[in-house]
Formats: sequence, structure tokens, C-alpha cells
Amino acid sequence: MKPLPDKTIERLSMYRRNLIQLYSQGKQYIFSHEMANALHLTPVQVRRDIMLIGHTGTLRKGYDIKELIDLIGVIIDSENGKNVAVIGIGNLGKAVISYFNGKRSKLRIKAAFDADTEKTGKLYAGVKTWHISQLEEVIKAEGISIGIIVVPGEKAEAIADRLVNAGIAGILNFTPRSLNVPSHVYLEEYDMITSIEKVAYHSKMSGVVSE
Amino acid sequence: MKPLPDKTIERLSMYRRNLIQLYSQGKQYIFSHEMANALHLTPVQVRRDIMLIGHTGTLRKGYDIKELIDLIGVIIDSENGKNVAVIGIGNLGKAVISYFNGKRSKLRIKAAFDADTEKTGKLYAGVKTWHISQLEEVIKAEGISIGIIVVPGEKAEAIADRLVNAGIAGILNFTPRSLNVPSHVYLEEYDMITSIEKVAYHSKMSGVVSE
DNA sequence: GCCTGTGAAGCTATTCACAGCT
DNA sequence: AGCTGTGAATAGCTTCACAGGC
Repeated sequence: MKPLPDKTIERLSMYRRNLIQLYSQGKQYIFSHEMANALHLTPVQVRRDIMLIGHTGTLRKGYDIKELIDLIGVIIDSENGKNVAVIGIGNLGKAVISYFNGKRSKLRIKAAFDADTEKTGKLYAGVKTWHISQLEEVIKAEGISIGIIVVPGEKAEAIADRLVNAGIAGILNFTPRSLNVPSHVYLEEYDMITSIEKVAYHSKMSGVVSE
Repeated sequence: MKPLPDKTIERLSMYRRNLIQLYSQGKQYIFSHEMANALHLTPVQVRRDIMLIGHTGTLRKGYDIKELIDLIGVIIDSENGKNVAVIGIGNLGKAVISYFNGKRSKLRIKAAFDADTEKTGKLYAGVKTWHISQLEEVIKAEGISIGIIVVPGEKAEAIADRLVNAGIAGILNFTPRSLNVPSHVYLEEYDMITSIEKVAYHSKMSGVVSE
């Protein structure tokens, strides 16, 4: 399969979550416009994405939900799944862990790390917590290939370097610092302040007057 | 000022944060390639953005950092700032509050809400916490125009409706449910599961073998 | 020589428009 | 009539390439 556009990957992830929910409610077939409405997209965009992954629907009833879910799984999941580590057990780290846990079978948070020994050595939401000094060791022992960085900004770069050295394949950085990693490591960055400022910009000229 | 591209807004927010940091370290001028390197962009892209906001640099020393910071402020901040509410005082809500607080002068988190009375009626990181039943009342009284939704998914839609009715201008939704709001309300959605799945997809064929 | 500013070209992503099917 | 599948057109964003200035 030739590499899919990034935007398509993001939408596939969202389609799947939506479809799983509908399927669990007993729905079996779905039209492109239904999928589109659920996610603020256009029906054409949905059909394009589905075309790109090589699925084809039936005219009478639309797409077979179960088949779509499975196919998306083949595309975006790895065969044996992936093990994930969360670095930083602050509020955001806890949010990631609890938000995530148990929902995806193919992606498993296997370990969480923190520099504060108060927070380590126990389970948090079913996830083993370790002292940060054991990072490399645990990553190798547990076969972890994805790291989620949720430490304070000033520690992010050092953690990223250690993750890279430990052989990680992908990093998700929730820190406002932009990281540098070698090109063989996939890096995704998200910064919530930027999102908030974007909302502020767009809602500049409407709504409640401030103060 | 004609509306700027969305991507440019996002980058302006990141430039500013970066510039503020450098300025506080005593740096006064900066070249486009320095800004680009700090944020994984190309120098041309930086120059384009700066061109779009109508700033012009000096050839000898590059851009005046202080001027750039101020200009970006004029573009993305509102005159009197904006007041923000966080709805949901779970891990993610707390993360947003502590992450954010005190860092932006023009955007202020003025209130946080939760359905659990254990969590309300006090201060969290300097922010007043209220029971969710007082949402509309407090939003009006405090002149809040932006809402950040960090409640459990199944409650998101109801909260969004209440925010809209209370006259909010913009919503940032961290819930995996896609919301529907009238077109005069700006809606930004971010879903961390999608980001993680994206990283997993891209790091599929490299790095540590799983298990 | 190394910087900025920018028209023009190139890419990527989305939407249009419609053929084909049931 | 109402859906899917898709070439062609369009819009949006990024990069190229280079003119102009110190």
C-alpha cells in the first residue's frame, strides 16, 4: 500500500472510533453522508478516503461498517500492536493514561515514568510506573516503540534524546518545546496553547464582550 | 487586516512563544533561519508569515524581536484580552489550567466547572471553581467568551449546547466526540487518540520490534 | 556573501460535476 | 431518486528562484 496522505490517516482514526461506536449500537451499514455529518466533513471527502484505502461500498446500503473497521485496522495498526510509554506522571500524563487505557487493543500503554519517586513503583490506572532512571532499560525490556512526552518543557529535549537512544520509533510531544530527532524517528507535536490562541483569534469579533 | 491563513495563525502563536523566551534571555534580533530551525520550518515560510502580518526586517540583523512580539500580539490577541472557562476538573482540566496559568496576559482562565461538588467552591491553581449548575450565570458575570471542554465524552454535547446558549464565542473541544455548534461560534477540536494513532502508523516499519 | 521580500511554480487537499448502478 | 466512484477543476499552502540591499 502506497503511503496515505497524513490527513487521511487522521480521518481514518476518527472514522474508526465513530464506526466502532455505531457498530456496538447495532448499526451495520452507513452512507458517506452519515459519516461526514458525524465528523464535520463532506461526503466526497469520506468517499475519497475510503477509495484510497481500497474499500468499496454497496449502492443500496452504503458501506459495511464491520468491514470498514477491520480494513482501517489493517491500515493503521501494526500486526502485533505497539507498546507505548508515557514520560511524565503529572496531570497531563495521567489524563493520557486514563483517557487511553483499555480503549485500543493494538496500542498498549505499558509503562509510565517520572522523576518523582513518590509517583513511581506502583500502578496507575493499571499501568506500571517507573523511576525515570530506568527509562532505557524498561523500554528495551517491554519492547516499547512509542513515547509520549508530557514532562515540563525544559526537560523535554533531554527525554527525547534518551528515547531516541533507547531505540524508540515514534514520539508524541505535548510539550511546547519543539524537539529535534533524527529522521528515522517519527515526531508529532501538539501544543495546546496554540490551539487556545487560535480559538481566541477566530472568536475575536463575535460573542460576549470581555470585561 | 484581511484574515490570515489558519496555518499562519498557528505558527504566529509558536513564533511568539519562542521569541518571548529568546527576548527574556536578552536576544534582540533574529534571522528567519533561526526562527525556522527552532520550530521545524523553512526560512521562506517564516518570511512569508512575517510578510503577511506586514512586518519587515532589517537586512543586517534580521527581525527586531520586541517589535515582532508586539505585532503578533496585535494580530492574535484581542484588545482587552479574553476570558476563558475550563469545563471539567479532571486530570486534563487541571493540566490545561496549570499549563496555561500566568503565561498569557491577554487570555485569562477565569473559572473552572465540574459536576462533582468535592472539586468545586475552592481555588485550583488560582482559578475559582464552580459547580456546573452555575455555568451560564458565571459565564455572563465574568464575561467569559471561550470555553475549553474537558469533560467525559458523553457529556460534551450537552455542555457545548449550554455554552452556546450562554453566548460563548469560541469552543476548544478536547473530547473525542465531534460537536455541532452554530456557525457564529468558532469550534476547534483536538483528539489525542488520533495523534497517537498517527504516530503509531508512521512508526510502523521502523524501530524496536514489538513484544 | 548572506540576508530579506516576493512573483511564479509546484504540491497537496478539497470540491465540483457527472457517469454508472440499482 | 439517491447512492458510490472518480477525472477534472479549484483552492490553499509551500517551495523555488531570484531581485534588491547592506
